[in-house]
Amino acid sequence: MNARERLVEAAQDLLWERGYVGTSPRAIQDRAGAGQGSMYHHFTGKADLARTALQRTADRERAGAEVLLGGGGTALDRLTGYLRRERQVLRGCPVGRHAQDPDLVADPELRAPLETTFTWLRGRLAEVVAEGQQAGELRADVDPAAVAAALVATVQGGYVLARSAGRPEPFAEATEGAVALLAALAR
Amino acid sequence: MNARERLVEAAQDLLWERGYVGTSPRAIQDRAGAGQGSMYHHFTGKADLARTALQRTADRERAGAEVLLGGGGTALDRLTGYLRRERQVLRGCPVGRHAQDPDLVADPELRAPLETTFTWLRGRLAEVVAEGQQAGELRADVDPAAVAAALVATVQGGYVLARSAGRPEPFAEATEGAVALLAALAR
DNA sequence: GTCTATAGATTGATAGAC
DNA sequence: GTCTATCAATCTATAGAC
Repeated sequence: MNARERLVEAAQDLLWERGYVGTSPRAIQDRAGAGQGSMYHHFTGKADLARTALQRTADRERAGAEVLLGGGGTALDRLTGYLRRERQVLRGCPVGRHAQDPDLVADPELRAPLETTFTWLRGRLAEVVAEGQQAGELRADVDPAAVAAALVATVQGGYVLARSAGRPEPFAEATEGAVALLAALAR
Repeated sequence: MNARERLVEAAQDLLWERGYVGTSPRAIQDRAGAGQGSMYHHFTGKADLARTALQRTADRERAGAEVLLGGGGTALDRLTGYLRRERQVLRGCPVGRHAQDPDLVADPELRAPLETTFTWLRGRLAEVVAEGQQAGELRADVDPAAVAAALVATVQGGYVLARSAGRPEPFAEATEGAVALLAALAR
């Protein structure tokens, strides 16, 4: 693998683990086995490399979610599948974790992967909720977009609860609560 | 106000805005109008001051939530009130925002205010859900603790969605979705 | 209790050889 | 394309005067 590629992957790992402020160019170079000159040859600086890495992480997450949401099963099955999907809970969400970083959200180019990912995800889940309503699986008197936003937020907030507790259980408790609430929409 | 107090309040502000890694002792001193010597006289270092500030922020949030949850109204009213409570959405949650900081969660003393706050909050909301079930307002066939975790997570995740979007609306959409799901438990 | 001076390490970036 | 050397600024903390 070439140096550029190693730099992007090292940046993806470190951004997930340490965030944008917590990740130094030096640390990325060390993990990638590349020198200063190499990094500044391929990228204009830290922000440029971070943007590339973040975009790639966002694309990966989106593709992974689409496999679930566009797969087989009833709408309720797919929504439940999204909530119960296996995740590395204590590592946090590789996309959503950056929402708290003031420098990252202040830069439109760095925030773009976050905005795109969650706008798409909310819209995609809303489609599935609407499908469920049309199929008569779910009550039709709720706003699909609002329910979708609540489900995405439950997952993102689940990471917050688990990391705050230092253990993964609160994440599962939150998503199971969402599954139960969703089931009430089906009765 | 004395220097110690000014340092704690300056640290509370900066930790909320910039997080732990993003806040330097120097920046706290500047905002507090205190010198290096003053800060290191009252606190052993950055972590000690941050712990004090974070604990105070957590106590304030808990007291604010208890006013709502222990107030009047039906259980459903109080749960809805928690979800719809006015918040400074784009600033993020002053407690939950720290869950993504690897240095903070790695230090048990710094993580303690987060763990305590959310453990209490989940438990307190679970009590209200259980009250609602006993009063016949809410269906009794769901786990109160799971529903409570889902509601807290919706709020925490709502911050993530709003900050990722650069606008507050996704927060309100998520909490309204949770309100709608909760209403389905009442029918 | 508060100040200034100082310290060693790290940050993010540039220069220039090869 | 990659390396080493260097840079000014900042980080967190300590020392010691007052």
